[in-house]
Amino acid sequence: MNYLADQVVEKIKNTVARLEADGAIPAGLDIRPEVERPANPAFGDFSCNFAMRYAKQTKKPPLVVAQAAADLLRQDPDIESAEGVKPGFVNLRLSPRVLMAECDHIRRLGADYGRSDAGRGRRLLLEFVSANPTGPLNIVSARAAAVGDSLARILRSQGVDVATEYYVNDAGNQAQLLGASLLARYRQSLGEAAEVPEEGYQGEYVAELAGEIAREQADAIQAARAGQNPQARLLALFREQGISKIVGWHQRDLQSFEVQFDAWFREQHLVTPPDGSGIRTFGEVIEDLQARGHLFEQDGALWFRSTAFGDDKDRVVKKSDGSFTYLATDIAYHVHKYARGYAELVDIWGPDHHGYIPRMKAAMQALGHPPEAFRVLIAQQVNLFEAGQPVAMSKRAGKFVTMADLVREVGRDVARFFFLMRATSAHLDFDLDLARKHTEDNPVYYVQYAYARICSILSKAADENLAAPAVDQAALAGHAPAAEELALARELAAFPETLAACAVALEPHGLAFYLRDLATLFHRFYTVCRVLDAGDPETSRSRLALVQAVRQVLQNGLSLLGISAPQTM
RNA sequence: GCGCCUGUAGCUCAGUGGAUAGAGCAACGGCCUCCGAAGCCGUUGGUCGGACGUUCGAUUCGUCUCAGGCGCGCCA
Repeated sequence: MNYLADQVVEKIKNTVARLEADGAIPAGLDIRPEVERPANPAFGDFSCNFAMRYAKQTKKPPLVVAQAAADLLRQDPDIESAEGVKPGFVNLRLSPRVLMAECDHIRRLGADYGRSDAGRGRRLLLEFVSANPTGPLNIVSARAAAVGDSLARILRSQGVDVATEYYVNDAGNQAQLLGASLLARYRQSLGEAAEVPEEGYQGEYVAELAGEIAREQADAIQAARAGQNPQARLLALFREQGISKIVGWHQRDLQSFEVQFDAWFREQHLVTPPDGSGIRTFGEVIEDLQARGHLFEQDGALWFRSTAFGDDKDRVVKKSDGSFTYLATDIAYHVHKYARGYAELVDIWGPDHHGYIPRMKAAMQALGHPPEAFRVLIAQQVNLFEAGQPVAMSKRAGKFVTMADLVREVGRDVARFFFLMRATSAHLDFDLDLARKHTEDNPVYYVQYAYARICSILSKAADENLAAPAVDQAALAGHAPAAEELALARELAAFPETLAACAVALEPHGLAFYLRDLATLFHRFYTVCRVLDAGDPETSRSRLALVQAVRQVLQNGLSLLGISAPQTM
C-alpha cells in the first residue's frame, strides 16, 4: 500500500539524493528519513528531522541542510509550502488537491484502507483470557478479551498471520478442587456429611452447578456409586462435568462479546495427547530440560534452575509427592506452540501473574527459543466505580463482578470501548455511571454518532440523486476546501500510520483515541460546512466524497475494535 | 526486603527523543427558521511526583528517591 505518509517519505528521500548529488551534503550516508505529524498545525502537515538526526554525518548545520531541502521540496507541485526552521526541522504542507485526493484513495480501497503487508511472513500465536475453568469469567478477563481480540484484528490488518488461542487449565490442582467442591455440594444436597475443601470453591454457582450435573448425569452417578472405588469415580465425574460446563460458560460469554478464538487448547492434552496429535507430553518436555542440564533435585523435588536465566529463584517442576506443578505443563504448552510453527508467542495475562513471567521466559530460553520471541502483556487490574465509590469485588450479592454481568449492564460496545481506551498495562478505573449513560458524554456514542450522522447525510444525498465522483482537479476547481475539510482529510490519511503503530506496540488503545479524534474533527466540520447544497453542486460533490471517506475509516476502525457501527441510533 | 505496574489540569487519562504538553468529564458563558444539539464554539485550569545524569533537545531514555497498587507457594 502506498499511503500518504509513504509518499512524503519518498519525496524527502529523493530530496536527500539531490542534496547529495549537488554536494550540499556528503554522498553515501544512508540517510533514512522519517516523517511525523506535528502536534501544532502551524508547523504543517508533515515534519522531518533528518537534518538534525544526521547532523554528525553531514557535518553541516541542521538548519542550513533543512533549508536547502525545503528549497528543493518547494519545487514539487504536490507541496504547497516547505520550510527549514529553527533547530533544523523541515516542515511541509501538502497541496489541498493532494490531501483531498486521499478521499478517493480511501473510497477506492474501502475496507482495505489501512491494511498493510508490513507483517507478512510473521506467524504469531496470541493466547489470552485462559481463565481457570473453575468459575465465571471476571472483569479482568473481559478486559483481556477485548484487548486480545482487537489486537489480533489489528495485527492481521498488518499482514501478520495470527492465531488466537485459549488455554483451558483442566488438568491441575484447581480442576481437582473444583471437582471436590462440586462433589461436596452434591453430597450435602443428599443430606450426607461433606465439606467443601479449605481451598475449594465456595461460590453459590458451585451448588447450582452440582445440582445441574446431578440431574443430567443421574445414570453415570449411579453407576459410579455402584462400582469399585466410588469416591474416585464420582470425583472424576464431577470434575470433568464441571470443567466442561464452565468452559461452556466461558465460550458463551466470549461469543456474546464478539471475541473469536481459533482454538481452545486443553491442558489435559499435554498429559495424555490424543492419538495422532503429535503433542509432546509435559513429561517428555521435562526430560528435555533434564537432558539439557537445567534441572536439579533438592528436598525430594525436581527444580528448574531458572535463576540461570535471570529469575529471582529456582522453581519446582515436580513436587516431592511426585506430582507436577502448573509450570511443568505450561512449559510444555508453550513448547507445543513453537512446535506448531509459530515463531512469535504473545500472551496476555492477569495482573496476579506478572511474577510468573521471568520463569516462563527462562524456560523458553533454556529450551533454545530466543527470549524476544515470547512476549507477555499484563492486562492490569480493573476497579469498578459507581457514584464515585469503588464497587466491592465480592462474588456475592448482585454486584456485577462477572464479565457476563458487565456486558449485560452496559452493552458490548461500551464495555469494549472502555477497555480499549486505556493502555493495557495501566490500572483501569471503570466508571459505571458514565458507561451506563446512553445519551450523553459516553465516548462510544460520540464516535458512533459521527458514523450515524454521515449515514444520514448519505441517505439524504441518495434521495436527491447526488453522487460523489472522484475528487480530481476538475471537481475541485470550483471548490476551495475549508480548513475543517483539510483537517479532516489530514486525519484520515493518518489512519494507516495509527494502525501500524498499534501493531508494533501491541496496544490497541491508540486506535480508540484516533477514532475519537476523527469523530471530533468530523463533528467540527459538520457544524461549519454544509455538505448538501443544491445551489453549489461542486462543493456538495467534494464534501460527499470527504464524508464517505470518513465513514469508511470510522467503519474500518470500529471493526478492528470489535465495535458496531450503527447507521441510526 | 525483592520484583512488576502506575504517578501529567479538580477527576479519568493521551502523549515511548522534538518545536507553545493535549483530550474527555466537571465549572462558567454562548450556538438549532438550515444535512441528526448523542453536536459545536469560548473561558477557567499544569513546578509532567522529586533529584541527578545522557542528548543539540527529556513528560519520553538511565540511575537514585518519594507515593499508591499488585505480586513474591513443592497453588494456578
